Amino acid sequence: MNKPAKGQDKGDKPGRRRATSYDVAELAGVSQSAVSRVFQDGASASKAMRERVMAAADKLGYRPNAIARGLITQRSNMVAVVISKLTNLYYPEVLVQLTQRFSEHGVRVLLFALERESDTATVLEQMLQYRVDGILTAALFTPEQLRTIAGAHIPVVFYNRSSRDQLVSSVRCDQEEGERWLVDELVAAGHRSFGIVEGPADSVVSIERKMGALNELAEKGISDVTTVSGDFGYETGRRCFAELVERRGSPPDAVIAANDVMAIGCIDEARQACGLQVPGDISIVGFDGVGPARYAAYDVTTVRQPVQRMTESAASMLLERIENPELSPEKRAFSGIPVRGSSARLSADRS
Amino acid sequence: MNKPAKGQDKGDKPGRRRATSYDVAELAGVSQSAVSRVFQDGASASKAMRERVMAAADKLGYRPNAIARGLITQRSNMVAVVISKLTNLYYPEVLVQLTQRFSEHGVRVLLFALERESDTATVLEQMLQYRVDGILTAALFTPEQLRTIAGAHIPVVFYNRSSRDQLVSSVRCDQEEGERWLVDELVAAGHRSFGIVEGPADSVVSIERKMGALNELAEKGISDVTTVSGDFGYETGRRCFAELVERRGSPPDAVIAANDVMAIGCIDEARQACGLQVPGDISIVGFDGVGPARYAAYDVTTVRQPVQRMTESAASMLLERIENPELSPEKRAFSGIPVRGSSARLSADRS
DNA sequence: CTCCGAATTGCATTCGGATGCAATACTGCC
DNA sequence: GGCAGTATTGCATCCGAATGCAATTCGGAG
Repeated sequence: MNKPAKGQDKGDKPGRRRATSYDVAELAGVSQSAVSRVFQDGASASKAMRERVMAAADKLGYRPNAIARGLITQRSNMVAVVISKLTNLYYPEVLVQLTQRFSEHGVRVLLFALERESDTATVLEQMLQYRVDGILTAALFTPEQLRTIAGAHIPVVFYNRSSRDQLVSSVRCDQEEGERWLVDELVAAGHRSFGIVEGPADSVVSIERKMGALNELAEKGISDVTTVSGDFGYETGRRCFAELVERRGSPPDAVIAANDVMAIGCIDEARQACGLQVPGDISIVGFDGVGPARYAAYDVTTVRQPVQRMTESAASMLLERIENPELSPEKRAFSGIPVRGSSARLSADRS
Repeated sequence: MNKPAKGQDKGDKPGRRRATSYDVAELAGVSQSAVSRVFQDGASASKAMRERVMAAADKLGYRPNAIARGLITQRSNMVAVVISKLTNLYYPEVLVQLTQRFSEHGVRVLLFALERESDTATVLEQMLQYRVDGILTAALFTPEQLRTIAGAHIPVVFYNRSSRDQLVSSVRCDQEEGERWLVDELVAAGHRSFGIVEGPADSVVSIERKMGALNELAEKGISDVTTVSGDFGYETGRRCFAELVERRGSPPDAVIAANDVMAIGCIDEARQACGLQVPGDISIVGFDGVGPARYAAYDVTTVRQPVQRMTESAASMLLERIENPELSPEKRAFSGIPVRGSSARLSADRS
């Protein structure tokens, strides 16, 4: 027992099972309840008790079983975070930040990654089985699924997906507003013909961005607009630009891409295949403000999402609703941060 | 209590609690054991039984409680996935793929994101409390922590972190081999003076890459090598290149960066600040094979990690060890895939 | 030294599903 | 129709911690 055979049992009982609160109780000569109380926050326990129990506990390498605790307290202290395919370079950052926020509040993250944004059914089943305390999702659920979730009294917060019609909480970046800024700048710079490269058809974000741009263009009285659609990826961005040129016969004055990655694809295609100067011959703008958008070769003019504030907001909204289930749904929209890169010739100044 | 106030209970009992197997049993007029069996795979239950139970189950919206199940079966069906700060663009892909692999096998992912790679202590505590069935980590643990994990009989697989000395399983990309290829190509192309831009000092991957490059350079009899260190980020890449030039007085023939993102930083700095042609005046190579490395403006010569195969391998290694705890540790190293971009002038052909 | 209220501690029960064992219901076969 | 053999089903118990309630201890005041 105390002869280090291979050096890998320093404090562990040679026995199989992990130590339980009963084991600790026995060793410390107290009741199981006492052990349980020592490992809680607001529980009453004398200093002496605390010490005896702690001593026994770490002699046995005891750790409270979160599973058992979850069963009795009806709180798993886990939230589900749902992401769909991250073709969008921008999610990883979000994911890490969210995880850290939750972690700070003693909440664990159960991660679900969807192949397609429509694979929500099985994922929902899993979340429910694991009795997550809340759901933070970057994928949409059907109204029926939402009803199921509501029936289980699980708070949900949508991330950059607002079901306009549904009564749910959400945190999002105001896509329309951002697009309006982009359009205004481009128009002010004298551009009159536009190309719009939209993202995947099933992406709400993409649709919002497209509509935002189209509406603002219409408002500015600009009708020379060609739209092509892609999937948020680089290669597609290139193909979209080529298609744009082909369909129009010549490049437009400016291209508004659904995100930065596609904008970069457009820039490359414009330069390589069409021999255009960007900026100069054409202005190309994106959305998101991801890392590569800042690379010198592109320096994309874009609208950066305030990721930090958004994740903080999302996490706290969810946590609040876990604590207080009666809170009514709330939608928060954050303004994106305009980034004047060099991929577009913008008006000098007029914030 | 049973007058649908707002119309949001369509099949749900108006009561508070979620349905349990007892509720289902009662409604179906059978025993709780029967319900339990119907919801298992290899359990024996007659067709009639199955139907009655299922009918009752979905009338009540019953879902087995994974927490309770985990308590009795001693299997949480959750694995912990630990990632550290993802300044590396390459992780997100890994994360999603891993999650999907596990998901296919009915295993959930509990995500832990470290601020610094050294914050493993609290994270470890959490993992143990949640009784995860296995750990897949991209961060290192101390020998003592590993002993604790081993004591709890939890299998661990390291991802791109091999503790050479420790007896643990790991999946990695052979960094040295990749660097050797890069060096060979550069030398064959006639380059004789080198700059090495390494990553963060606490990154095993970075160290392996640097050593791989240095060893091969030494073997080739090349001694004109300057090393500067950064942190895997773009901005740092730029600063590193500047520092390199400053320290040497002039740019080297070639730069070997610790990863693609830094290589891109170097390329931008070389072009913008030094007015160099890349390739032409200087060759710059990276590692990883991330998306931006393929962007036309950079087209980085690099070694691509076979992410798909690596994640599959890692997931199955871990799952196997969960099923069969007696399996001995295993280290798998995958060869990277050489990618001849245009950021370096390489020899024509000699695979 | 005694008594009262507050703080500790222990007892017993609970959470929801899994499973060994015994009882019962079928199946096929002679 | 009867019987052995197998497939179903139910009973009782268990997993590990939390907690209401009662018993006990402790502290301080009079």
